[in-house]
Amino acid sequence: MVGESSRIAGHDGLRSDALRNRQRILSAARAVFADHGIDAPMATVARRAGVGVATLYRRFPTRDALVRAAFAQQMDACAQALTEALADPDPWRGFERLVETVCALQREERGFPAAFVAAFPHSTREHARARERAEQDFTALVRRAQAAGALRADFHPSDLAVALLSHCGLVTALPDDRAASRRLVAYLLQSFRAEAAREPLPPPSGLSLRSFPLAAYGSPAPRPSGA
Amino acid sequence: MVGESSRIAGHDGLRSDALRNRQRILSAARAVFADHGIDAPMATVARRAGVGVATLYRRFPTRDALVRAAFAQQMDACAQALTEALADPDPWRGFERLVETVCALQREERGFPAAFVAAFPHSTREHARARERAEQDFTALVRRAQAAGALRADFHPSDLAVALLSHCGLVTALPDDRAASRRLVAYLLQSFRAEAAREPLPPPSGLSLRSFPLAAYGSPAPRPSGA
DNA sequence: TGCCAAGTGGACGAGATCGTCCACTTGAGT
DNA sequence: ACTCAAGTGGACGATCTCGTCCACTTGGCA
Repeated sequence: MVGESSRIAGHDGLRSDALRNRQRILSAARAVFADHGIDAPMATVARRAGVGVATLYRRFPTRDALVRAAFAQQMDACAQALTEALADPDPWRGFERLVETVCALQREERGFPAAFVAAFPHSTREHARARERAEQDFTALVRRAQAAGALRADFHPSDLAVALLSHCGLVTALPDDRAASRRLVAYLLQSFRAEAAREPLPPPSGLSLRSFPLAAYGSPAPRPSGA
Repeated sequence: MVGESSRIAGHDGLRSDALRNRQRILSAARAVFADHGIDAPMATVARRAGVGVATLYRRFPTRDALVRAAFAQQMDACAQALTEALADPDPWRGFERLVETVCALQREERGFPAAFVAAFPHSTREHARARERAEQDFTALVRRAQAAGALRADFHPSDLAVALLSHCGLVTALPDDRAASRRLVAYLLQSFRAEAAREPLPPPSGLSLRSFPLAAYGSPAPRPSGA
């Protein structure tokens, strides 16, 4: 009852100065992760944010929590891209745009690819549900594009994971080479078209999209602690 | 004059017991790098090889030297694949086999992809020459396949780097998923075929193959120290 | 067999990173 | 203005990794 007013005002139950620090930390984390990789010392992030390490650890108890929060925006954008893809009246264009949008996100935010491939073992219950929904939606997108005769019939939903992970690897190895990234996306999309199916493919990967961070789909920004 | 006989017998000027240890270290390194990544502590490699750290450091003064030596076989196999590709009477089959062979190497030896993408800043003069030759040979392979009408005309030699790096990223993220790797290779190769060229591609990457570890091409196995 | 250069292993000091603890400061409600 | 729970910073001990040093062992030639 006491102090509830401030609780709903901010982002969480945080005091205004704490909330400000939280933002500075996230911004610093993105910068540091981009420059020195996702394994950069926590103290570096704290220094860059102009806060003490204690503040950093209080807000984000583990590195995973920090990484997740730092790139929550990008994750959400991926999720939104999927929604928009399904909404597109042209099945192929929807499919194509999904791949292009997610790859563009990976290409433009330097630290994001590492966060994208990182396995998040301690995912929330909400994340599990979100993943399932993402998987279903993507499968629907695939079926629709195949029914329209645009996407090759032997395309398997797990091929999305193959495409996104390989693209992730490319932009991780060459963070500055946008041309390479665009080139790969173009090759992959052309080979996904129905007309490109001249030869049979080897069997698809058993990889479930569920194990995938496309994940954050529709989920709220993760809580600072506990998550 | 003295002791020269033993010098030519072994691998380097090493005593027989030292040579044996060298092999055990390399074997241990491959195992450890496969299990714990290429950044695993040097002491772990030493323990697994059953030698002291001093022995490890004496033989391989830097981590780079160890990594390089541990995967020299794979590097050489890549180089040999290029030679064989050029020797193949069927230009397309030569091209296809090169990509498939290199990707298979990345897929089968778990630590190799990390070594493959790792930049080797202190490369030898021989390596520089070897790279140049690899670049020329590969360009020749591309031109030949294009002249035969099998490889699409807008394929750029740097696209090989794009393909290999993205595949590297995929197998790094999913070391156990051979199906995914094969699937990507199949998609890429199909999209490289001349018949797949229905839409123009974005401009190629400026990436030179020279900056690439395909590199080891024709070079002798790197010396334990000095290199 | 004896010699000794080559080889060996493990202890060790330096340096980095982690995550906690605690005395101090501050925002915001009254 | 006063109060105090919420928030803060940086010191600190624990842990890890690195690469060197040195006293001891051993392979191979004479």
